[in-house]
Amino acid sequence: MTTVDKALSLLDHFSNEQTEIGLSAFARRAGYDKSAVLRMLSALGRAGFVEQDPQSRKYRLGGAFLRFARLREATFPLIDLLRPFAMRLNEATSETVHISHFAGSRLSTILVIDGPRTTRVHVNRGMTLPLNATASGLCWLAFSAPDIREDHLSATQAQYQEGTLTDRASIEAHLEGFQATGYSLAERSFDSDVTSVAVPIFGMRGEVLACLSIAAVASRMTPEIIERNSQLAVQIAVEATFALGATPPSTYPGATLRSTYSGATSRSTYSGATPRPSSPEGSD
Amino acid sequence: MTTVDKALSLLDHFSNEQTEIGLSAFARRAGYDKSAVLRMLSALGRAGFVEQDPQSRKYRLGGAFLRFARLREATFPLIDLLRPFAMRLNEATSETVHISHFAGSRLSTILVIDGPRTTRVHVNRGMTLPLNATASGLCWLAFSAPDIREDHLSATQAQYQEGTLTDRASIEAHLEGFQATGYSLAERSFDSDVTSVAVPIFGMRGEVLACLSIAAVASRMTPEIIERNSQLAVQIAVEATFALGATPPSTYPGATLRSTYSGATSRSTYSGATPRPSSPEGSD
DNA sequence: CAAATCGGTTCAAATAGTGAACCGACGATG
DNA sequence: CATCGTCGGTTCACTATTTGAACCGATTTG
Repeated sequence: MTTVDKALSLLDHFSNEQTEIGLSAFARRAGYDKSAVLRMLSALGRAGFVEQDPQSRKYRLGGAFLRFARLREATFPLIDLLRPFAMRLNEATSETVHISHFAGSRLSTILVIDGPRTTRVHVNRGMTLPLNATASGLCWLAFSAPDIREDHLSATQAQYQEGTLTDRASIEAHLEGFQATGYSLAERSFDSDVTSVAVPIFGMRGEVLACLSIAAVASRMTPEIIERNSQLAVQIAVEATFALGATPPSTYPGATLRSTYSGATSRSTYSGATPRPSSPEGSD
Repeated sequence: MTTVDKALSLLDHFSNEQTEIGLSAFARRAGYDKSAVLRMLSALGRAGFVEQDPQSRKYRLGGAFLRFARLREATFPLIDLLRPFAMRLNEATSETVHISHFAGSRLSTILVIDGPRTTRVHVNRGMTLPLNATASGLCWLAFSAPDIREDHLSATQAQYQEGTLTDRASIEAHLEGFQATGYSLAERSFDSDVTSVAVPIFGMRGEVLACLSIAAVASRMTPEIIERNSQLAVQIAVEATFALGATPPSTYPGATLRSTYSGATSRSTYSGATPRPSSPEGSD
């Protein structure tokens, strides 16, 4: 593990619950020496990745992320590309739909489209999702490569509700079922009133780029509606995968849905696909 | 300069024009050894800050920024807080208004509100602004602490238009004028058809947190209109500074405008002041 | 098909990171 | 009001990590 790894791992200690952390607390939580943490935080601060509250001297995430996030979306407009698909699923199901994305060893929600109904599930954008307790997390596990899945299955799993899957054996059993049907299901396992379904959107390497999920009030999700909604979701996710220039793995149950698709040749790279018109930038 | 500094500085080589960079090109541009760059990029990749195009093997910004940017806005909702002020200025002037923010040694646009007129200036969100050629950049220089200003004045300044300020002496002369009036002015200095005015929004340390700027078609900006618009901008920027729980430095010309303000005691920290439940900004 | 360039690897030498001890400041607690 | 614990931050001998020239096989170029 390089020093850079350690420095960047510090950022993972920030969350919606822990938005500010002091030096000593950081050193304790991360398990590094205080002086080392200070040096790394200073470096992160110089780059704008953290900043200090002038009063409390605690550290928080810095403003540089605003710039880089925008640059990232300009480079690879994942949210923009996927939004119309999420909207279609939202309209077809009348339920809250969200898309989550795995990066930096966290699965987090990047787009939420609320349902039109008076009772609807509220999903926080930016929230980190537990892999074992949400449909999105289980979807990501089910359709990721075995070695990646292994890394995350070996970690301990938190229990949120009675029905939350926590032991490895039963998680794996469910994952196999999801692989067979093409979608994952989490009934009252993270929130006691919510039942979710999630489907994978694949990237060009065959990896799960994002998960498209329906989060519904549990009482509405009868087996028939779950079946109908998940079929819609699979269909839309496959189209989204193609829209990204990728193809679902042949093992994916929905893979045949649009195997006749002939657009977007495999040669097109991301960069070639969307070179922005430009505007003079002070680049070095 | 620590290894972490070097690793993070690699990210600065990405821009709207350079969205993907190969290993060797990186090493050349950054001036580090190839093996060192590879190790640093690998670490950045592990954290999700860069990723590789599977075909070309080139590197681009990673998906982790989506998560962190959202967390940052949840921690410190700068954009959400400043948006209403930008909108007021937009309505009062009928011109394109934008807000820029300095982080990680770049000034970049974080919010744009287009004017209602048929001819209006288009500002790219996320764009990095040259300090010497834009009203925002000059505003930031003028109202930042002398040592910070010094760091950026000593760098070479690019010329964009005939009237762009490039030599240090004339930049400093203009800055003094801006300090006296409370706003900066850039007439046809970055774009030949654009005249901009910018005012500083201060943070709790007295630093320039953001610049509020009006970008107008140059031919519309008569001296009278410039004067009127900049007074509006100063007024609104001072209110925004107070809204952030800060006070403008006593040296700032607009500082007296709301010195009677009695809300938001100086003890309130950012975190305590506005824990938003709401939706920060992604990429709309 | 030779020359150049690409991404990536290796390993001895050099440099940068580490962490125990320490500092002054602050806030509780007796 | 003295004591204790903790805070953010500094120091420096020790040591582990980073460095970079040389090298590799695979592509690309002339």
